[in-house]
Amino acid sequence: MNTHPARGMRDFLPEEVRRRQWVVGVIADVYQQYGFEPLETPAVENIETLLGKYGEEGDKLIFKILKRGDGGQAGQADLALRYDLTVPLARVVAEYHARLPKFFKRYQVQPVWRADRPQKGRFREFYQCDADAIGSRSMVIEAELLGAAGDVLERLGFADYTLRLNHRGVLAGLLEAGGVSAELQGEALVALDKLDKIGPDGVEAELTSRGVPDKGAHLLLELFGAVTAPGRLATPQAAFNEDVMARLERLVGPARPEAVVELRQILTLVTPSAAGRHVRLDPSLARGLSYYTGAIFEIAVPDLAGSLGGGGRYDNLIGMFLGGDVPACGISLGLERILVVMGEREMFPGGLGRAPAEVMVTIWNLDTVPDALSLAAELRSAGLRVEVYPEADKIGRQFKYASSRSIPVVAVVGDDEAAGGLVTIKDLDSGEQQRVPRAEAGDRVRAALAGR
RNA sequence: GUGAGUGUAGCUCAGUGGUAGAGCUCCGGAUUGUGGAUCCGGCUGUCGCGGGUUCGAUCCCCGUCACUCACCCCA
Repeated sequence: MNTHPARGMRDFLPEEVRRRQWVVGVIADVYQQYGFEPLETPAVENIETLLGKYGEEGDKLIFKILKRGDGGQAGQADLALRYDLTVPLARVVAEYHARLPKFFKRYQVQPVWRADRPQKGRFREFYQCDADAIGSRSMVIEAELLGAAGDVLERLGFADYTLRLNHRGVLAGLLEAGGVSAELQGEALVALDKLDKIGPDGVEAELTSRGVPDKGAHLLLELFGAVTAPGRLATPQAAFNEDVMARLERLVGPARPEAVVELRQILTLVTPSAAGRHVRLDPSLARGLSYYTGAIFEIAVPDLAGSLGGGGRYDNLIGMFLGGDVPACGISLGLERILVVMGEREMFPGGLGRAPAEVMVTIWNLDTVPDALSLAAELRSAGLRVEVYPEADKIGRQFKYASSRSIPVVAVVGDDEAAGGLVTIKDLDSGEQQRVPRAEAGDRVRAALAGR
């Protein structure tokens, strides 16, 4: 019998659960500091809710749930596991818009599922940590979302992250300037997105193979080459952004004034936050999901090919459920991506490896089991985390177990102690032990713990 | 969906066309009221699965499955 979890799925043993909970706690705390409220939605959605929202690639990766009976055998599905947290949010907003505040700001930390092939930092079940704001077209939203993401990363201990920033309107303007026809723009974006990975020559080859005319490909690379020239990493962030901004205003400003203005606003508004030092304009950032309409962002660290998170503005998505245009913008942090990098860099604080209990009560013999349990209850009342050794093994074995579990203190009530109303408290680190009246046991344990 | 690499004890991994190995873990003892360190002893395997070649396959060949990595795309 194969006991591995299903492909791309994972079990989390206690140590790992503690790490995950710690990171999730930091994220939720920061989101709340920015005024986001919690939301949860079902793992399963009606399949038509999801289809057609993510683009062709996305649709293929949706985990479908087959119908019961003959329909299922024919491969029909009417339900699917959610692919992200953004589309379910759009559904929720459409369903409850009358009850929700004018500016609905929600955060959501739940698993999503993708029928992808697993890889480093990529799983078929993974947690997204999203924050989204519905109802405002102001770039205050973008700046606050970038600010929150920056705060999260700072608090987790990242110093070398980049918040890549671009705008779908700017991309469209660039493509028009490059003479790329409307039907080829999607192809061109996929190629341009690889600029930092395969370089200008690679992109040119890719553009050509995707049918973009040589002339257009050349022009595009000229535009992009200017903003991705060697040495750009050494340029101070603000100066770099100013340089890119100036080029965009000249090249794209006339055709797409709003997009360029929005980018400049975001840069200005994000300046006071920690994120301000990490935002970098990147005209080659495209992002694959089809629902983005305005600003787009992606969080990058040098030691991971994929991103730690991403997001952007999607002013048309909610309208697909509700009709009309409801402005919306959000960001998503990938929990396991963050954990993979933090694990490799050993960034977790020491306190996470804590023992399952502060004190272990031994069992002297079968007759004293009730007494051991009462002692445990007394210690718990004193506010301690207490484990009771479950069997009347040799006392040495019980000590060995406590030691192997890193439990720092052991309490023993043997025949001698019971006769005098005493408890032996032993500090396993120092090896010191002391017999004390039972009423003082809790204080004695605390004293031992305090010495650590 | 495409490509590559790896599958041997609970874990990490050696190994050879001729009866299966080490370290760690685990269990017992030295120690019948005291753990870590040390010493002594002990358990553990369909060599991923199926087929082929061979007198004989864990080893060579084919297939298959699983895992890992890369591509695509993404968090």
